[in-house]
Amino acid sequence: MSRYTAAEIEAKWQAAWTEAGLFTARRSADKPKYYVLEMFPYPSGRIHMGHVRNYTMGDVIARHRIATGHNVLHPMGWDAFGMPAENAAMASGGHPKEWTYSNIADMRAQMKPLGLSIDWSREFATCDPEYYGQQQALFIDMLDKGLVYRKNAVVNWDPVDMTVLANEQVIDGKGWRSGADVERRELTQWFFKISEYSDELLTALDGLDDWPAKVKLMQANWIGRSRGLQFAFSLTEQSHGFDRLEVYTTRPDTLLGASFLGISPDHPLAKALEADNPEVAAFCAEARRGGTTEEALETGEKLGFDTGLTVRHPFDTGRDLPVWIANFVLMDYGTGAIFGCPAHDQRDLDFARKYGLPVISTFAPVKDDGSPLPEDGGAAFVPQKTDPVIYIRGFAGDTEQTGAQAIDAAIAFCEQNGVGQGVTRFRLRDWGLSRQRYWGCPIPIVHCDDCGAVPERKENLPVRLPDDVSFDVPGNPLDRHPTWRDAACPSCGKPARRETDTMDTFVDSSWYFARFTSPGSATPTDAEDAAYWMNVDQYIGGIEHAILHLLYSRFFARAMHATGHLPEKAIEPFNALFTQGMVTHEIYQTRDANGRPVYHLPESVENGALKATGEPVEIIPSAKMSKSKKNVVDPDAILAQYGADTARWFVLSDSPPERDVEWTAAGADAAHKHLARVWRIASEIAEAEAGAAVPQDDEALTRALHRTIQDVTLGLESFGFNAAIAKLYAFTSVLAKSTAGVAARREAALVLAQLMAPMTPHLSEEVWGLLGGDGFVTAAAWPVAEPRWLVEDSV
RNA sequence: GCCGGUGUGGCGGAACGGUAGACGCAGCGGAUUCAAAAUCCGCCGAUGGCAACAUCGUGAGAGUUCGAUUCUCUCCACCGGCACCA
Repeated sequence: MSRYTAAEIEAKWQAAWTEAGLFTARRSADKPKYYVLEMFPYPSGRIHMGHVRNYTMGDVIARHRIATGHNVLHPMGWDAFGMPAENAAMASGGHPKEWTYSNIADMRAQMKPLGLSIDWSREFATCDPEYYGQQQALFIDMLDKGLVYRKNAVVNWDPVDMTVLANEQVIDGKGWRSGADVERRELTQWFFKISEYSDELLTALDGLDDWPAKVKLMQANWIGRSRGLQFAFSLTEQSHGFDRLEVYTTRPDTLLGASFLGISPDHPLAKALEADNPEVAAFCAEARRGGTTEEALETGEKLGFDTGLTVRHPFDTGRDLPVWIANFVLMDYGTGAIFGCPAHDQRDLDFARKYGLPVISTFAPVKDDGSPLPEDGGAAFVPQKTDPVIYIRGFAGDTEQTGAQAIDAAIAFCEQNGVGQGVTRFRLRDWGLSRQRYWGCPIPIVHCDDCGAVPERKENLPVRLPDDVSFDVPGNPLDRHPTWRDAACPSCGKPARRETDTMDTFVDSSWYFARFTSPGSATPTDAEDAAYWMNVDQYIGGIEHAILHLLYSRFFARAMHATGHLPEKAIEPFNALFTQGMVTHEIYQTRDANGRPVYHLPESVENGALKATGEPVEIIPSAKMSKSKKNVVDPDAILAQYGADTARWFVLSDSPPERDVEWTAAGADAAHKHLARVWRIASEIAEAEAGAAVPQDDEALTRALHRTIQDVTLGLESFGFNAAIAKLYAFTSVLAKSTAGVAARREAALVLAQLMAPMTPHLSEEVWGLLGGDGFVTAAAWPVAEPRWLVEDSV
């Protein structure tokens, strides 16, 4: 009896599958189609165990669907534009294109030995001109449909390097290279009008039955529909042509508690004041310091400047409210102006205390007859919309009502009295797609002095990136290129200038799933292919994409339908979504002479000490694998040591797929031992003499077998991979100990190979062949549990 | 700061309103072996007890329920996202 040698088996079966064309997807009327997609990787250069886990899960689904008679599409590509390629070029002088394509080649070579059921004939990278040219065509179609426009937006500006920084490049409010204080600066940028679909993107979440509830909730909160009151405060004295300030509030029930007005430093009135008042200008400059992230704005120190202007309260006519410029008021949301109600909003209360503004309560808690005013240093009283409260200063009498009722009453009262109107607003902002970088899809626009911003003619697409660029100075090389900007105006033919901004890489990943249905098509999609293959039946990826990538893709699917590139059924492109956890590993650390941590790779550590020197290491609990902490295992090394089946089996077996899994050498050893055991059991059965005179108990084995078919099938269909594998462990033990006849054990081992095949396809093919199974196990029909064997005969 | 999630033996986890700890790892004991590797069998939450068994036990605290790991609330810790990382 030979031993289980993964390396030989795996190479053999991978070649056999490829030769048989088992995974090449073609349209077919014979079988139901099934489209499985894992979020495509960024070509960083090496695959990591997280990729292995992600693609293994997709592969299990794909192979199970093949076995249940589906026509499966399971493609792979590369999300290939982005900053790391430019950073590499800056650091080591190469070219982003060469860096990227070389990484793709390396990663493809690492992925193929995993034995994934991928249709490699559909592979593409988003930096292929054939892909981004179609993306430019899509952009132009969306522009025609009014889904693209230009407006000003703020970016992180590094005043020393004179360049725009990504949020990632702003460390503690300073530029990552220059160390200079970052400023917020306005630029004219292109936007997708995703807000046009706010309501629909929100409402349609209800129909996504096979999406995780948490993802739908996060998206709903992100879109953030709110009902509120928009109205104007009149300025007591006109200033710079302003006689009123428009305000939006979601809590009009607290209007009688208003004690000040806050406007954004980017509000037109603030800008007008800034122009002729150096003090205001100094304040606004201070307020514009720091990065643009919501986190930086929310957690930064609240700063205010009293403009000296006042407004009249629309109802409480005895009071005028001061107008402050406040750095926490966002120009992007609402009207860029708010009224502050310190008694019932913590942020407003902090601000009021800092600047000595009045605190005016409008209601008291029902169950508390003490003072409704916050005590010195106490928190603001912020009732939930569902809490019953009594308003002592309200619009609907002083009876007990919930906040929600009071808000409705306040809007109605204000509308009746001609003060503003109830409006529905969304938190969702339009999607700014302009990036001042080289390694992205060029925005296909030409700027003409006479005609303005004109889209390039489609016959001139793709607008290709030039190869001759340098990265020796900060900023966008396209801006500095001697000739690339020169273009003829597509409208009037006069000399004009190309747009040098490129697209956000999120654009690239917002429609790749549609492109996979016809990757060679001369239009973004092919109507027949899109109609046949869409939607993605199962999408799998990290929870970190729960909001942006998935929301943008849902928007793009709608935009592609509006521009005739996708059928209506595809406006929700992902029927089912699964978000998987990370692969983690312990961190091994020693200290250098200065007490600074030094990290060590897992393979250099044995029994809690360095292999080389015997020095003991400090073990830090498991964390996401990262190169800087050196807590990484290289899939290449794992595959060389154990083979793909062991790696696949282990990443699925040890944790539920939605949770993090810790990679441990012991766990991988155990997985490998188990596969060797299955091999051994199958070999013994294959060599056993039929009809040997042993006591036979076929029924118990058959009963266990059908129970296992049932449990494993249900497990695979519900992402219960770890539980399904536990059942397979248990059944393997039953089979090993079984006293059933050879025929029954052979049958059971064949079915075991089938049940394991989605996880360990190579081993299963080998066992299948050994026991005389017909054809490929990969192509064999999935076993079905017979109900009569599932009935428990004892309780 | 805001939004979302997670927390069960020494470890990964199972059960998800009804015997907590399936399955795996580690550990312990045994078989096989000249010996070892490999393999096979058994034990394995804590405390007390020779044992039968008893008590406690699912991050902390409260609540709903005949019954809570599971549902609700508050808190703590950690993780993901916060619109230019991908």
